[in-house]
Amino acid sequence: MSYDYKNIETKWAEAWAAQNAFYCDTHDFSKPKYYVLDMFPYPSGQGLHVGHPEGYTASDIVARMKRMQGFNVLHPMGWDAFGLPAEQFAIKNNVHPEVFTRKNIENFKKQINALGFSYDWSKEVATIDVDYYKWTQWIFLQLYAHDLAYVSNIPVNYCPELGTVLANEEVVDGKSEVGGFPVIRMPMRQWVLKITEYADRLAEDLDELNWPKSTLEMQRNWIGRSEGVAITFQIEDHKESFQVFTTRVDTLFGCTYCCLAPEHPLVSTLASAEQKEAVEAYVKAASAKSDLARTGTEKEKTGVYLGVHAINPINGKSIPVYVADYVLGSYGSGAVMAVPAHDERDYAFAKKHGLEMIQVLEGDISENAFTGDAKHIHSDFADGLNIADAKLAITKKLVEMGAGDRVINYKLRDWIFSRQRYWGEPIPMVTLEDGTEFPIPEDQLPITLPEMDKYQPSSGGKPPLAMAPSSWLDYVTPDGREGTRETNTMPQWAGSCWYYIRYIDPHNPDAICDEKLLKHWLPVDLYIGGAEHAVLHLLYARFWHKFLYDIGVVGCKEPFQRLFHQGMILGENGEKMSKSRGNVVNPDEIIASHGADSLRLFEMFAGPLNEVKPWSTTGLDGAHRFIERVYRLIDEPSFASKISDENSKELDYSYNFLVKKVTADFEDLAFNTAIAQMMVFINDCYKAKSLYRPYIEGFVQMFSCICPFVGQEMWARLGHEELLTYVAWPKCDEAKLVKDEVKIPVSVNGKTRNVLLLPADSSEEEVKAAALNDERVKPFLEGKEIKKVIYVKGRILNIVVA
RNA sequence: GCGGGCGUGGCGGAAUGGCAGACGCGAUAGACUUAGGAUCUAUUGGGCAACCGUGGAGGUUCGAGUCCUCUCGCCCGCACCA
Repeated sequence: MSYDYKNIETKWAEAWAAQNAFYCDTHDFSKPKYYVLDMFPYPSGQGLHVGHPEGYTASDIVARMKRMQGFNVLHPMGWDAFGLPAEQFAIKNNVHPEVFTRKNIENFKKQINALGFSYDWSKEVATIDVDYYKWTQWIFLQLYAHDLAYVSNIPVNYCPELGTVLANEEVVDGKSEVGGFPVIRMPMRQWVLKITEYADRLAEDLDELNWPKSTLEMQRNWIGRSEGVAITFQIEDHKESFQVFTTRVDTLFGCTYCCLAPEHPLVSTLASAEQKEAVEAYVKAASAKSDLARTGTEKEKTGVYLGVHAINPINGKSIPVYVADYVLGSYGSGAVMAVPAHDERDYAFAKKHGLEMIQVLEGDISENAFTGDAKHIHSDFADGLNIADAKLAITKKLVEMGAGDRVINYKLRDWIFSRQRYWGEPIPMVTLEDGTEFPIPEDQLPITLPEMDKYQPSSGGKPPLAMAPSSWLDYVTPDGREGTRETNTMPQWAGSCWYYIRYIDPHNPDAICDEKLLKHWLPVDLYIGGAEHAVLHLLYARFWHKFLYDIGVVGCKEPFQRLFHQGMILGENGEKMSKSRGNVVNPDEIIASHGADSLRLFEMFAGPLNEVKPWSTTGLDGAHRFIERVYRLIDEPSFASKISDENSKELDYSYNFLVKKVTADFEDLAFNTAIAQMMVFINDCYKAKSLYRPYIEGFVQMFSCICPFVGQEMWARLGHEELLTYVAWPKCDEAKLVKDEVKIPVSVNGKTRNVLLLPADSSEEEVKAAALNDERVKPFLEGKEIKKVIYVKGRILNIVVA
């Protein structure tokens, strides 16, 4: 019998399902808990791609190890099931999006089970389940009750093609992240969540997390905390004043003009009679431009003089005020003080408009603005100071004068939370006849989606639900007031903001999760998923978690203690997998041709988990070969007969080193090196005269974390009836790692000349003597003066000669 | 431009400051075979050698792929955030 992966995989998949092998009793607190979570997938019509099993295999290996190590392991899977593709499919084919989505979920689940992941399916959740989104709506009501959800008529990113509004995070280069359609700015009525209220904590608490550095940085950049000074500029001969924000208050003496953003509320008020026409034309043109057309460092710096001057509070200098679209209305106060000598943008603008420049730091400004640190000049009391000291001095002065104060600004904007879509959670709000908002009482949740004939939004941004039957739209409050239900739905991010909470207690009808369970199981110990969620999902989820912490629902400040991103798997040609490139690998085909275990092994062995790595057909063959090589050890009589209960000395070191290495590497998610060591052990087994049964069993056990089907099969063939799930993890016998003899490389001036095999307990003197008398070392010492001998115990001996 | 990451054989990749290239892929030779795209054995960074080799140039150190400075190249984010 050779390695019959098809039968083996079918057999054990059935056995696991029949025995409910991976059930986690979350109420059992007798063992330490371990919560290992995958980012749940959007169940697309395409099914799994080879990228999915990469992260899932990694988390599965850890889950399997932790169970064997005596942890109560929660390892759930679910579905991020609201989403645009299902809605678009529904529009096209005129079927309910849920029908399409449920079918995809079924397919995904089948594929996932074929890969042997040890999920506890009793914890399965889908964001489209009524029992689930009831609680998504509940959280929204709590946010509303705590003044963190509000309606705004702000200009939003509207995508005509998709017929919906998008969050800033969903717009990339002026196009929709999904589909790549153009996005325009227009004011619309939207629900917005006050994520900015949490900006400081979202930034600060990043320090406590075991997350990839790059992701921490991306979140910090996105939040964009920046400390500076807000300064008030009085308009000359006018009652109005405006505020600017600067991080370079030290350059205030070099300010020669100010700029307001076109959106700034004072622009039309301040414009002089002569300039009014030109200013209004400019503002109109600017607002018609998309963000993409306006922003970009290389864009020409245009602007128009308002016809008024302002007073620089630090020196009383009269300076012109401009409107310019290089100033963003959405950041700071929408106005800046311009210091052309020391800011590149101001420099470009001043050159173009022939404006005055005052240099206030020593440096060359003949070609470009000088932005480095130097001594201040032309700055009165700040002369001679560097940037940091000048900032302190000038800020102090401004505060004394009442003309400025320290402030902290964030790039983070509030989260536009409504979508003009059908296939999302209805927002549990009502607009009463008098125009006021009315939150639907909790006991009336869930607000389910109505059945509809059509799912597309109407032109002009009216959501599909606006066309719902009046039986759905009309609402009467418990005290008899009439109103209309909110017809916007929530964005897809809503459901994924808290699914890790629901997994713990997924069928609880009374709360989002039992309180005691929540406190026990959170935070998630290990979270694995793609780096594409570094900002969006992970920031929103942290925001909701912090809110739930504030209202006493969860007991910890952060949801995901340790985060890891699996790297992308490229096509065999090193390019991103895509249909158009024709390099897409389908996991179903690999399972059919090589088996799920081979696919898992290959993906884990291909390289470090976090790196981008190309697919390799020969590498997959290699993985398959290794499994066969392992399998033969148990399956082929000539090898199997070598397995005995008598200790086989030959493998003592190899095995115990393996246990140590695999245990540590699995913990570090360094699966490629763990597998390399397994290969070394198997090579040693092939060389060994006899195989000590406990070593073979220990190996099979560790191997089964990576290749669970064939691992369990071998376990059974070794005479065990039980599943491997809770068999105690192998232990490393440190005593067996101590060698009688050690290899000591001897180098002369850093170049290795020989390697000596010496008793492990050799003293420094003995090692030195052996080295100095060594025939292969001697020639390099002849006629030279030995200046120094460095001995690092058990590692190396270096002789320094002149 | 700013931030983060990475440059090691023909390829994927190993190396707590201590024998660079573990392990695998590929390749070469041989064995067993009717056969071999199965399996096993051996070899496999370059060079005849001394030696030379971790993108390049310096530096620290007894000793550097690893630490420091500069530089080149690639990948990923952000990008007029004042």
